Order: sequence, then structure tokens, then C-alpha cells
Amino acid sequence: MTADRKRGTPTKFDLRREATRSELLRLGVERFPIKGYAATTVEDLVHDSGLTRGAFYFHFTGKEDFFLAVLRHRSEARDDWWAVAEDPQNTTLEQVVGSAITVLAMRADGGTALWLALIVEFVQSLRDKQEYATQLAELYPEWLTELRSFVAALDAREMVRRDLSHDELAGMIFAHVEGIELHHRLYGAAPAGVVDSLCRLLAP
Amino acid sequence: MTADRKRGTPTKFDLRREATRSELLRLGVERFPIKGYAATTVEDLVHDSGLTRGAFYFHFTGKEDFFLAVLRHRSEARDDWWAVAEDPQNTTLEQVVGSAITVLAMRADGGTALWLALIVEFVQSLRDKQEYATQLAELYPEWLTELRSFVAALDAREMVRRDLSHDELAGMIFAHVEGIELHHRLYGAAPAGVVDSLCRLLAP
Amino acid sequence: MTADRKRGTPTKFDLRREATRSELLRLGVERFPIKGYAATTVEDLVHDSGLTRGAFYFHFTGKEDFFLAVLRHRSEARDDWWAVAEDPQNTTLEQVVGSAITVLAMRADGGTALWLALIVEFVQSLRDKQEYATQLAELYPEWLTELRSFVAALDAREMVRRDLSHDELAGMIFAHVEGIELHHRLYGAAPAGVVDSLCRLLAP
Amino acid sequence: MTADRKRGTPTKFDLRREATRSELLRLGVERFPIKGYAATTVEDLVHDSGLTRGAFYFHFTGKEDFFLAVLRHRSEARDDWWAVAEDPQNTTLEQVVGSAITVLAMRADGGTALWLALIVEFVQSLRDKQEYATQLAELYPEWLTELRSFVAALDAREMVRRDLSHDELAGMIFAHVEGIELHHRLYGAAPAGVVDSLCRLLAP
DNA sequence: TATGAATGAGACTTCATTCAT
DNA sequence: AATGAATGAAGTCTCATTCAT
Repeated sequence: MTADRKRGTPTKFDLRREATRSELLRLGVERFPIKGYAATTVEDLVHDSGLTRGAFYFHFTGKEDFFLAVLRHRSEARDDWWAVAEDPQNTTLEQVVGSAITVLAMRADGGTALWLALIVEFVQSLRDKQEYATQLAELYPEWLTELRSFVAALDAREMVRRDLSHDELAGMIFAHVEGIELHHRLYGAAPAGVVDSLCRLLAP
Repeated sequence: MTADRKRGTPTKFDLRREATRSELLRLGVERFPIKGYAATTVEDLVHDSGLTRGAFYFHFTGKEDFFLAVLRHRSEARDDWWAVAEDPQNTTLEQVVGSAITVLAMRADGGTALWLALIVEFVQSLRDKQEYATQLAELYPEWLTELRSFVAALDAREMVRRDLSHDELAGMIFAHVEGIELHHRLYGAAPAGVVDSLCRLLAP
Repeated sequence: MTADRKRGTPTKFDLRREATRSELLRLGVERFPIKGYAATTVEDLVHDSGLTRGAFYFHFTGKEDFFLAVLRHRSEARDDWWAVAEDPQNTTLEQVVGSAITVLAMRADGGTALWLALIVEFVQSLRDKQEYATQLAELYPEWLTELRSFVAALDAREMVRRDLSHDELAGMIFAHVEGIELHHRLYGAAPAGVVDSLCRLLAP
Repeated sequence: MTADRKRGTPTKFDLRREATRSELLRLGVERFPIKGYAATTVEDLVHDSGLTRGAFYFHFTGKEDFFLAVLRHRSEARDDWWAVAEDPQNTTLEQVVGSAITVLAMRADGGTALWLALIVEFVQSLRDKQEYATQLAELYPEWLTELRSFVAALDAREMVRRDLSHDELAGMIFAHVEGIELHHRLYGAAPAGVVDSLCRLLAP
């Protein structure tokens, strides 16, 4: 059996383990948004799922470790929304950005700026546990990938400014959108023309 | 004594009480940034200051109430930084925005995006205590005041777009800057040209 | 009131606090022997005493801190048993030692070698928390004091060897007695003539 | 296979089983001293050895059972150190005892008084599981055997007192040495002349 | 107008042991 | 003969808040 694992053939143990692990991650995606990072207890996570706290600690070192795993898990399930930038029907930057916003709004799992808020809580709770902060920072470039693809697609159609790198543009619009959504969430501040402001930031 | 207070003549008791209250608020401004909202205990707040838990609960109903009071207290001590927009030496939008950024960077009390993070923690900790969320939302317009003055000063010099209200512009740049700074704080993401992007957002 | 404290006049708070603290220590002396150091939970300690876990943690940093405080507390309540060494009725070393053993046997609070076993458990549980080990080591000389007095009294009557210091003799007989009692406790090994062996160790 | 076992001809299954069992015991001897009895988890025991929890529970009913088996296992690997008592080069009791101490100091596996401390922890953890305490007590006479041989060898050369049985003398010096070493371990108390005190205890 | 000892609900985490395979 | 994922009971400790004074 050990040999099997080495060869990459999952044993029955591997299968069982992975099933449980996945279920835990799914529960994390589902339940962290409900009460927030800090207020969600391990018990809240496993409650009513047939899993136990023990299972949780078998798979993860602790809550921090788990939260990062959840973030990674979320990253995996991403589609190609940025393909809207290649759609010839969208002839102007405004149209492309508008379509993109529309597509993205449809799949926000949990609510606007929700995960950003969770991440802020997470980071605040760390206080000098540098290891986890580092792991989080390593996820950022990955999240930027989609946006970079979007920017690249725009660039291919000469719809975007060229004095900044794709990376810089992606980072800029990411931060802009999250800033707007977060203010909306915290203060109920109604955003004024996100499409418009994004276009201004991106236009050549 | 109550009679005195009604007449507006503060007795020495009133003075003492106000001194204690102010000191507590000052401590809040000083100590919340150190460990974050959740991790800062009431003991952390009063420790080493000669004040006690008892004083804390005499002046405030609880931690939430106190935090809001601290936010209000912070708003009071604001200068006229936005006057840079009236300085005739700054002839272009770029120069004005650049000066403003420079001035603001100097007085950040505690660190970049720090208070935004505290507010996020605070809001997350509330979970259905609508009363406090409402109180927080009421503070937002006040914070916007400075930015609105800034925008108005720019407007007077015809340096700013007019398709959006001062309020909308103020809200937009507020959210933009905080979004950028927060990403910097969370992920170490280096912001690409804040002055530049602000100009794009504001320009006529 | 603060001034009172500085002057050494206990306030009502001081009195209440000390009463609770003493009661906790008393409970420690009473209950650690029942289940042993490791198995005695904080709940076990306060249970049925009207005190709470919270009170425990108000007064002590944790279980280790408390255990050391209990050991110190025990040290304080010691009588002058070694005065038997000055009793002129005991004319030989055998008689003196025999009387001493008899006296000591009467006040063993909890059982033979019980506290030694607790201390061993305590030390084993520390594992590289040097701070507590150091604090424990500092108690040893104090415990030796009584035995040193005993040896000194014997010495005054020229009943004891002089090639070793009082300190060395005290340490030797302390270890000897505890070794014997511990073996008795662990293995049920019946000690063969403690009086006799002590005399051999002490005789000139 | 069972038949084979009954006939005493070990099959290759028997061999494998015994190998695993032995390895587990060896691991116990190696790893209990590291963290102590209580703090050493079953995982600590098998980790990095290729063995598993499952194997552990196949061979032993539990941790207590295992610890006793480890103690028995340790007893088996004993040499004839006490032969120094027969060495004609050692002409006095002092010389014999001194040589014995020297020899013994060389083979202390794990550190001074280490196993005594483990046994204390073990016994404390039992609390009314009389069965295990009994099994432990049954090991004691066996451990005494070596010391008894030593005493017997001394007796043959008329170097030892005769008012006590070999058993009593062996028990006495065993307890004495362990008492001294334990105090050394717990409090850092430096033993004063072990050779000397042993001679006093043993001399005719 | 405070004081500060005490409360008490729960959080995270550990680990000996089980059991389906 | 062994595997190792999972269990679940229990333990230590934290802290916002209360209340007698």
C-alpha cells in the first residue's frame, strides 16, 4: 500500500482522507461568511456535517492553517470570466468592463467584499505570526492571474494604457474594486460608477 | 451638581469626569492599533494609565460603544490639509494631488490602512447588532467632509470633472486610496502610482 | 485608597483578595494529593468551594504558578519539630532520631512521599520551561532549613559527625528518607530500619 | 500457524510479529525519557520508525500495559556489574563501592534518576487501577536482584553488616541512591559523598 | 465617580483509543 | 498482522462584563 502511494495510486485511505478534507474545505467556504472569521468556531464549522472537531485537527494544524487552505481551495474553482474581453461584440472598453462586472457580480459567493473582510480579520488575528502572513501574501499573485489575463486580453485589442505593466494594472483595479465594495459594506456607501472609474484607470 | 451641569457651568466633578473620559479615548486611539480591535482587551486599554475597568464601564456601555466613541474622537482632531488644493504654487492636478498625498502621509497615526482594518474587525464582530453598524455609517459622511472640501477646492480651480457630485468624487477617491493601502497591508502589494490613478479618477 | 496600600494598610479589596487567594492555596494543599498533579484539573481544585475557575486565573498565571505557590504556602506552616534534638530526655542519637521520626510521621499531610511524587510529576510536566524549574530549586534550601536546625542541635550535643557541613548532612538525610519513602510508595518496599540507617549516616 | 506456535516452531509470521514488538519496546526505552511518561504520545513513540498506532494497539492493550512491558524489557539487558565486588584488587569496602558507582554511572541510559521519575509519573497516572500498580510492584524484586548479588559478594568477603538480610540491605542502598539522584534532578542538589554514605550504610 | 475582584461562558486544542478495511 | 483516519471527552485558559463597596 505504501508502494501504491509512491506510485501515485490512491489507496482507500487516501480516498477517504481526501473526501473528508474536501468536505471540511467546502464547509469553510460555506460557513466562514456567516459569522466571520473570528466568531466562527471549529464547532460551527463541523456542526451538522457529520464531521467532528477531531477530524478537523487531524487534517489541519489549526484555524489559521485551515483558513489559508480554504482560501487556496476557493482559488481553484475559477472560470474564464475574463474571456468577455475577447468577445468581439464588446467593441469599446466600457462595454467590456461592463460585461465583466456583470459576470463577476453573478458569482460572488457570499456577498460583496465578504472575503476581503474575512481576510482582514484573519490578518488582524495573526499579530506577529509571520508564517501565516507570508502564506497569505503568496496567494495574492495567484488571485491576480485572472485579472492579468483580463488586462492582457484588453491589451491585445489595444484598449488599455501601456505605461504600466499588466501586473500593475491588475493590482490597481483589484484594489480599486475591493476598496469600493468594502466601503459599501462598512458604511453603506453607494459606489458611483465603478465601470466608469475602471475605464478611467485603464484607458490608454 | 446636576443643576450645575444643566446650567452649563462645569463643576470640578464634571471636569474630572471629562478628563477621565478623554484619557480613555486617547488610550483607545493609542492602543487599538497595537493589537487590533478584537485582541485589545479592556485591560490592555487601561493598563499602565492609572485608570481602571470600572472607569471604563462607567463611561461606556461596552467595547463597541467605546470603539465608536474613539472613532468620533479621532475625527475631531483634523487639520486643513486640503488647503494644499488652494496653494497657487500647485498649478496642475498632478501637483495638487501629489502635495496632498505627501501631507497626508505625514500624519497617518498608526500605520497604513490601520484604522480601516480596525473598522473591518469591528464590523465583523457586530453580527446583527444593527444599532452599532448604523452609528458607524453615520460617521462616514463626516469623514468625507475633508475630502469634499478638497474636491471643492479643486473644482473652484476647474481642475476636476463635473459629471459627478463632490460627494461622489470624495467617496470614490476615499475608497480607492483605502483599497490600495489595504492591499498593501494585507499582501504587501506595492501600489503603482497612486497620484496618477487619483488624477485619472478626478480629471475633467 | 491607593495611598493606603502604599502605607501598608490593607484596603477592603486587599482583604477580600487575600482571603480568596489563601482559600485557593488551601484547596491546593488539600486536593492535589487526591488525584496527583497532572490529573487534578483547575475545576477539581475549585469545585465545591464556592470559588470559580475565573478566580483561580485572577490570582495565578496558570497551574504551574499555582503549584509553586502551594509549595511555598506549605513551607510556611512549619513548627519546631527539630526541638526534639534538644530534649535532654533523649540521650542518644538513636533516641533523638527515633523521636524526630515519630513526630514527623504525625503531621504528614496526605501520605508518605506524596508531595515528592507531586513534585516529580510537576517537574516532568515542565519540559524546558526553565523558569518554573528554577523557582522550584529555590525552594529546596528553604526546606532544608528545618533539617539543618535539627543537625545543628545534634551537633551542639556532639552527636553528629563533623567531616560534612550541616548543609551536606541535612541534604543527605533528606534525600535518604525521601528515597526510602518513595520506594515504599511505588513498590510497597518495606523500609528496613530508617532510624538505624539515619544514625549510621549521621553518627560521628 | 497457531499450531506452529504451540509447538514452539516460530513461523515467519511469528518472527515478524516479534520483531515489531521488540522494536516498539526499544522505541519505548528510547523515547519515554525524552518527554516523560505523560507527555509522550503514542504518536511520539511510533513516529519516524515505520511503525503505526495500529501496530501498537495490536501488541499492547494500552499505554500502561506498554510502559510496564518497557520496564520489563529494560530489566532483561543487564550485565554483571556487581562482579566488581569480587575483584580482589578492591580490598576495602570503599574501593568496591567506588568501583561499582563508576561502572554504574557509565550505563545510565537517559540520565540520572530518569526512569525513577518516569515510574513516579506512571504510578501517579494510575489512580486506583490497582492491577497495574501490582504489576509494577512485582518488578521491584527483580531489579533488586543485581543489588542483592552485589551485597552477597560483599558478604562473602565479610565486608558487610549482618544484622540485616541481603534483601533489606539491597533495598536500602537502592532507595538511598535513588533518593539522592532524584533530589539532584529535581532541585539540582549536589550529593555529598555517595560512596561514603553507602559505606556507612553497609559496613559491618 | 470610581474600584477591582470575581464571574462564567466558551474557545482552541490534545490524544488515548477505536474500527472498518 | 497491521493500517491510519476519525472519535470524543476533557483540559487549560481568556475576557467582556458585573457588582458590592
